[in-house]
Order: sequence, then structure tokens, then C-alpha cells
Amino acid sequence: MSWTDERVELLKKLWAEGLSASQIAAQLGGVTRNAVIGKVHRLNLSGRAKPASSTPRPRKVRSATPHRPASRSTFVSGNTALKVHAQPTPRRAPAQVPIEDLVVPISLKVSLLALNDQMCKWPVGDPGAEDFHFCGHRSFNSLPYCEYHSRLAYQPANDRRRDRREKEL
DNA sequence: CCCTGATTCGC
DNA sequence: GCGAATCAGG
Repeated sequence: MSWTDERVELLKKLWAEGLSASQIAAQLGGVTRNAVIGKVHRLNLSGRAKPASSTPRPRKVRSATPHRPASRSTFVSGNTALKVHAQPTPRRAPAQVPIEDLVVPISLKVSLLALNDQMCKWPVGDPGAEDFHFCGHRSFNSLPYCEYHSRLAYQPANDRRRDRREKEL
């Protein structure tokens, strides 16, 4: 590549804009930064208004998607085999009542066929066993479970953490 | 070690 | 005139 009028003009422009010699060389193509610097000096335009920045190093580009580890999925203790679809929306149980203050519901022993939309679908016992059934209490806040089992399903981490702390005391 | 511009000097 | 090699520096 030679210094055509066009390339010299581009060099002048980019140099005036404050680009570094290597950046200009990359834009022009076919020349090294040494070539650019040499040309700049021969053109007597070495002095520049602004160094643009003391060190405008481009450095490596950040990855477009930093890849965030997927949030922990809903945890369900106990029998998960027949857990009705995990609902991601309610991340925490709306009530802040400590779980130990909630009355553990006595299972109504609802069979699968008897379940309806407003009943807690928390499975009790081993599926396939004779006495396998569902909690059957009134579901809580449109969740598939009653208040107690909603806590078990959606806020197990906090409760378990607190349990551990209380055991240590 | 990354980068910057400056200078030298053989081609 | 050109630019690689080298230098001094941030």
C-alpha cells in the first residue's frame, strides 16, 4: 500500500481526531503504526491538540452476555413426583408469618380425582402407595397449595436457614 | 506486559 | 519517501 492522496487525507483527519497511530493504521489497512507515525512526522503534523486521553487503550471487549447463573429453581421438599407445575411467579410466600406459627394442616386425604382448582395439591405419602393422597386444604392466594405448603414450596431456604441458626443457639 | 509517540537509518 | 527497529515513557 502506498500513501495515495486519499489515504493521506484520511490519515490527517484521523490524526486530528486524536486517534492513535495504531488505530489509524488499523483503519487504513496495509500499514503498521510505525508507518503511520513516520508519515505523520514527514507531514509535520506531529503535535496534536488533545491526546484524546492519556491512555485510551481499547482493551478487550466485554462479553455481550455475561452469563448469569440461572436462579435457583423452586425447591420442593418431600414428594416431588406429582408436584403440580412449579410456578415461578411467586418467589416468596406473601405471608411473613413464621412457618412454625402456621397450623400444619391435617390432610383431608383427597384423592387425585377429587382434587379441584381451589385445593392444595401437596402430595402426601408415596405415590402408588395405598394411602397416597393430597393435602386438599383451601389453596392460598391462587397458588396450587395451601398457606402452609406454599411456604414449604416457595420459601424453604429462609426457613431452613433460620432453623439451623436456632439449633446452634 | 500492555500500550503510546519519537527517532534513527538502511533501503 | 518509506517504515522496521528501537527508544522512552504511561
